[in-house]
Amino acid sequence: MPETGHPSPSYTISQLAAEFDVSARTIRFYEEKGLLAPRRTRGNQRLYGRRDRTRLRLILRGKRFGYRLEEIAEMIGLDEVDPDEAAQIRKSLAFGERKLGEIHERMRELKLMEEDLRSVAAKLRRRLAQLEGGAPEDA
Amino acid sequence: MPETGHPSPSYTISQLAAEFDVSARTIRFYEEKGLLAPRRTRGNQRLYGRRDRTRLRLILRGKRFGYRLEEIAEMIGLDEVDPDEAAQIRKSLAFGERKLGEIHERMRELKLMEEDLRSVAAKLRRRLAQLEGGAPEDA
DNA sequence: CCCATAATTGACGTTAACGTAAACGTTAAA
DNA sequence: TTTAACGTTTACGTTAACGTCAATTATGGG
Repeated sequence: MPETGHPSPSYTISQLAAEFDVSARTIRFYEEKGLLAPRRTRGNQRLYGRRDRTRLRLILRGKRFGYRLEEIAEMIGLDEVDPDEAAQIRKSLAFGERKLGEIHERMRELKLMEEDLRSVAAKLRRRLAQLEGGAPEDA
Repeated sequence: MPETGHPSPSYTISQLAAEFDVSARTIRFYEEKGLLAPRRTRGNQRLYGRRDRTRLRLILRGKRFGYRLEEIAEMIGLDEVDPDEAAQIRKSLAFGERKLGEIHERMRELKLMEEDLRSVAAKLRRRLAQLEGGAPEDA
């Protein structure tokens, strides 16, 4: 069995909290909801490894797209699946397909939002030019 | 003064609700929060026009990206701005720039999520092939 | 060993975004 | 004109996602 040589870095809760700019409470809350499962020190303090950190990143990323924690849990495959059950795997694959569809839809929508913002900005700039040109403040 | 010829279509609350698959309560709620301002019939019932409908679409789009209603209000420029105040317009423009930045960041993240989903799916498919090939059920 | 930080659990509080129910007015079709 | 379906306001309820104590324990440097 090959040794990796990398003992997997570990983080305290406040280190992770600082890195991702969330509160420690938030991170504990995600654990309550079954989204994280860090190891503990003998003193019972949470110890987060590389996987936990990655997972937290995914959670926060999902949140930024308006997914609820419950959905996020599904997306990272935490409902997991007796590995014996091929049917379950097929179900997960179907789920993934749907999510991919949603993602593409989101991409389209982002482009629309971008256009919207640009046109609003253009309108504002015209208004601004008008104000500055037409009525030059009191300079 | 030119007539458009298009009298602007109008919708009842339940028509909009059905079209966008939200409840009427939700639409009224958006109005409470100052995000919509439909006209009324003489009977005091809400009557939504083209603009209202567009705005609702924008609101729901924003929501799908995890923006709160308050932020959405800003984004569609509802904090508006004494049209006399060039400074306010500049502020709005700066706000728009930030939002555009966020949108680009979101696009990057969407691509990352897509990759994540694809790699999870690939893993599942390998597992599935293994299950089906290695232990062919009981067929 | 001591003390300042940092962490833990538990409990209750808060906020956004609606849901739900009641009591009543409006509309449109028969 | 009646009446079923639709809409209105008011008010209270609910849920997700944390915030905020408080009381207790762990950790690490001097």
